[in-house]
Amino acid sequence: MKFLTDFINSIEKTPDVSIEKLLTIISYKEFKKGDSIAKLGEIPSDVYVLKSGVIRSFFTDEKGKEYIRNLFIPVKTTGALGALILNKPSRLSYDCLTECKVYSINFNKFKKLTKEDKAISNLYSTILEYIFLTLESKIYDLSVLNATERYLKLKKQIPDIEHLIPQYHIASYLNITPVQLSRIRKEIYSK
Amino acid sequence: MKFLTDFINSIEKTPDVSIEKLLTIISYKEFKKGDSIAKLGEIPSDVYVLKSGVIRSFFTDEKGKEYIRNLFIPVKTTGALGALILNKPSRLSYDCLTECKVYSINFNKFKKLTKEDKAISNLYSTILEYIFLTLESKIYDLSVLNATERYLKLKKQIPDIEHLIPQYHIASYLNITPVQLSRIRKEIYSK
DNA sequence: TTATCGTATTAACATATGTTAATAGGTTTG
DNA sequence: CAAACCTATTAACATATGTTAATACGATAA
Repeated sequence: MKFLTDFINSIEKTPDVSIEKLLTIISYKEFKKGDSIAKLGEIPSDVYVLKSGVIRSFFTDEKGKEYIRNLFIPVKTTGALGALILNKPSRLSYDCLTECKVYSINFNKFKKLTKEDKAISNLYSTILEYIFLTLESKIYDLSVLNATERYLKLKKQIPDIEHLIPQYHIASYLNITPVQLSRIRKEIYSK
Repeated sequence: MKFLTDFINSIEKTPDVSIEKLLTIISYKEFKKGDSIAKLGEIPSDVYVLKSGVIRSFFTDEKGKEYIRNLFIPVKTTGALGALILNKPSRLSYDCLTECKVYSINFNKFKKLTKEDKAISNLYSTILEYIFLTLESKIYDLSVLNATERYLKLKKQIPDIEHLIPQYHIASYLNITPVQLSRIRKEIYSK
């Protein structure tokens, strides 16, 4: 499993013996477009390493309106971490916007390994640090940037985003309506 | 140091021997209103446990406008964690809105302990998990709630917030102008 | 006490974005 | 091919919030 070993070591240099332990609880899976990897209201069991494809996470409000909170592209860890930590039903759904190839990890088994193995505990801390930095940046974007700036930033991060998913999903990720995204695109590309 | 021991154990039950190690790198400090515990553009060295007082973290944009990102009340960990993780100049400032009593922890020494001591590594993971949940909730608030709802939520979390800090700070935390907060308050309290 | 200063409110106007609905393209399906 | 469907665009209008400036209020200092 060179792919996984490399991914783990890119996060935090980890002894082979610890990686061996991790590999025993990791399995490969494929999902189709539209498949869900974690559902609203259900207690999730797994976290994932995304090898290929695009996954979105989203809230749903009382009216059924969806708010995409995050877009995941390879190589990233993904899954309903908040619900896994709390062992409660997830407030977010996660589903595949394209066909996805993932490695699936049982979170409880993983947490058990963190309690037993110092290197794995350190690995987990480092992953949480990365996630912290990502969320902090997301809060900055939502607080300080306007919708046009958020759109340009997304385009910079994922240049072919327009080909990967429909615009109404992009709009939701930017926390605006498709109508407003259309206006912004018109404004930008008319120049 | 019963206060600290209790605080640590409330996060994650930790062996006394590990707590002993932690206590060797922790020191008590007091700050005056307006003092800074981490400055924009400077590489920070410490994280803190807030024992009393109110601390705010904030961005500053090119025009010098401040965006309060978080308000910390006891008992919470605080400090420029993003900058500490990256060992880079902080994009956020942290300062005391009131007199503050804190415990100060050198982050590098703390990180060194996490590499050596499994229990401390687990403690760090658990702290990061809590922070993750807090930030995820903050993103939800910024995405899904309108300003009135964010205000009511803040009032619920910190009922005496109006007495602790001026309204223009509250407005900044809510990501609106003082003018808009005034409108919202008028609307709410006229009912 | 009066003057000063920081803060909050209010009004008037500007702007970004939301809502709804109509329309136009493109793709899929019968 | 035509029908049906999904998506994006556009227009018209509504709303939340920003900006600026004037005013009022409250605390502190002279």
